[in-house]
Amino acid sequence: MPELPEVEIVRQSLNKKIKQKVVKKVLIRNRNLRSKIPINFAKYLTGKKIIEVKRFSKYIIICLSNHSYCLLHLGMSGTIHLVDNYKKSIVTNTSFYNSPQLPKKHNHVEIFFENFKIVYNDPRRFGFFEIAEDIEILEERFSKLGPEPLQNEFNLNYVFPFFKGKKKNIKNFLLDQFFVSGIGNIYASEILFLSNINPEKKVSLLNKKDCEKIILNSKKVLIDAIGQGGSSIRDFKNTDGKSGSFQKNFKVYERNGLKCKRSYCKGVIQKKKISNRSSFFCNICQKL
DNA sequence: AAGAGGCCCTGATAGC
DNA sequence: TGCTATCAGGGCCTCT
Repeated sequence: MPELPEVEIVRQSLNKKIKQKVVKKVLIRNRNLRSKIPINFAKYLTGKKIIEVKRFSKYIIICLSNHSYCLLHLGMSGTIHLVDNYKKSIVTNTSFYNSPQLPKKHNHVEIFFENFKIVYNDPRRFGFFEIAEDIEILEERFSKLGPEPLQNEFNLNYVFPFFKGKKKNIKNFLLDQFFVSGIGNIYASEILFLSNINPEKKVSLLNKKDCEKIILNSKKVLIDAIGQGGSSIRDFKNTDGKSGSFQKNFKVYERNGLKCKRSYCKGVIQKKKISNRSSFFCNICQKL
């Protein structure tokens, strides 16, 4: 589900709604997410003010008033819903994500504020919450992850030497969060199409020009997607109940069997499993 | 020791 | 209607 752009849209929605608000109560209905929600989680959050909601890669970082942090990862199917006037049990149609109605099942965590609550829903339970008690612990948590594509550190001086002597293909590297963090399965295919590079190309065979294209297109695809409110596959909606629209710009994802979108290209989009994940590419302009 | 593969989980959809 | 198989936007662990 959510890659960096979708997580960023959720972050923006969340920040607008809970910044400077105080947590009144936390209700945990199911601790068994990808990692178990810590036993003191509810107690820890209660009474704290939300300073700001930040993001790194696909992680939402809720900054708390005592200089600690609550991390949230949405996994594959995590969504956040806003319920206004919870005392009257009115569900507004302003969900951060997914359907305008609060789902009936899998509402694992509820965080209550003065006049509303946010509800974390996650059918597959691949998402998780964590507490980082100070900035050092937070930085340590992210220290092994690569830079985001949008950061200046993601440049030719980083990428080109990184690939030297490596045997993996480029698609797998784009999904490898230790190399670059925030790109997922959809945008990886899109980035490689824009770069005219076959997903199975071994990175050691990429020249500087190829690397440059991958760097620039990574930034471009993510920025464009954020600008369009993310990609609304499976009913993604933002805080105003509006859908993102970047899926209309998909050049290859889920377009297998269709004609290549480059007007001069006679190619057909292929779908192929690479390391057990679907990859989409044009058989002509992304020839291996 | 880099890299491939399996696994965590539920739900939607396709095919019989 | 109901079974089974496959697939889904992620990340971590294990095995080689």
